[in-house]
Amino acid sequence: MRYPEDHKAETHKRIVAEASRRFRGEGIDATGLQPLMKALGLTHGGFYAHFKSKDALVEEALQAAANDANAQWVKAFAKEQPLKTFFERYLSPQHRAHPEQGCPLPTMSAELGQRGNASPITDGVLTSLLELMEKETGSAEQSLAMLSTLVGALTLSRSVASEELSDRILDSARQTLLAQVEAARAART
Amino acid sequence: MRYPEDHKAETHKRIVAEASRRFRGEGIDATGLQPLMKALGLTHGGFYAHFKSKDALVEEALQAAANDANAQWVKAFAKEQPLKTFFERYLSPQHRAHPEQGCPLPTMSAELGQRGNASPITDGVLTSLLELMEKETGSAEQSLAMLSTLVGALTLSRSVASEELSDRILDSARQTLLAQVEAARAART
DNA sequence: TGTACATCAGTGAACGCGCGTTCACTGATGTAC
DNA sequence: TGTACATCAGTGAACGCGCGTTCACTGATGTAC
Repeated sequence: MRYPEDHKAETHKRIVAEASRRFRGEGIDATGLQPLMKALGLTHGGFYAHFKSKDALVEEALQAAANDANAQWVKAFAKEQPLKTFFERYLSPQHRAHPEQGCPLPTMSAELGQRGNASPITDGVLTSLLELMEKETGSAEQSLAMLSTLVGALTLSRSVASEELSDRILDSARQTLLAQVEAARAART
Repeated sequence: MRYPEDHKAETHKRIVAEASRRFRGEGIDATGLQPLMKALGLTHGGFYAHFKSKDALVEEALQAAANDANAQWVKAFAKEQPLKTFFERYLSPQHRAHPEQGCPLPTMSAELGQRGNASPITDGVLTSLLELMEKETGSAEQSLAMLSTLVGALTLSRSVASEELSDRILDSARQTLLAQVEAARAART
């Protein structure tokens, strides 16, 4: 069965996209290659024609997840109040409810750190987010701390059982971040 | 082989303690019961005389980890500048290097959230930390945002490959948190 | 124009492995008579 | 005091299962003659 010229590249992309979703939604370890391939209408044997190993897929999927998520943030930064819009989207109930479509840092970074394969890709994901923020805050260090708050808040909001507490986590982070931006702006003038 | 009266309770505690360390260090899914029991000089068959299931152990181990870690923070809060001491310990390279002895939130909460068994215990762990901080900051909402920053910063610092970036994450979080405390104190007077 | 062959994305059975869990058993000690 | 029995924490083989990975194969198409 011959396929169109870009068929294999297309399949490759489909695998990466699906993996990127599943890794974020269920976790890396919890995502099996067999179910993943089956969900795409493929058999698991073909996987190794596309990737050297599961770890290789993890790298590609993490990168894809970052690109995916960052496209959303870039849109947020195109608005009138970029930081406010960004914080609101990042800390929204929608983002909380759909880890599989969101930022890979809250979902994948802990597991990547524990696996021992802390790849430079995580650094890249973090740095690209940082650069977006730095343009607005003017401070790399402040942006870095803000990113910690964003990631921590989203992670915690997803792990508590009480919805009320979960909402409070998101709200308090948003308020504190906005106050920080405001304070920095006031200090500058 | 009869054992001293409290022998079984002792073994139970030893299993919980070891699990609490491993879950934090390697992750819940990545921790096998067989290796765990073997490390304690026991056979895996005996496990079910102590726990209904691995999930039951997870609950007990999470609670134990929280008690364990909180004891450290209470000591930090006994100092002259409680919040400063707390932030410094939480964001220290030592804490970063030893997840298995540290706060369970950065290591376990993401996985617990993904597993779908977001137990109320996470809420308890978070709340007890919150109460410690609230006494000093006077604001539950500010404390909650600070906790997000702490958890996010530690998680990210453990997942990046560059040590320099990792240090910057911890430093920026510490500085920002201290500045927040200072600003709140200034506003109050 | 028709036939033989090469290509190669995808197939699906099989590999060894470690997982969580079950269960019939062991054997040292305490108790009963 | 001595013997038979009950207790019960821990043993270790076995269960089915899904994992990541390997590999001989398929079969539709393009190319060569």
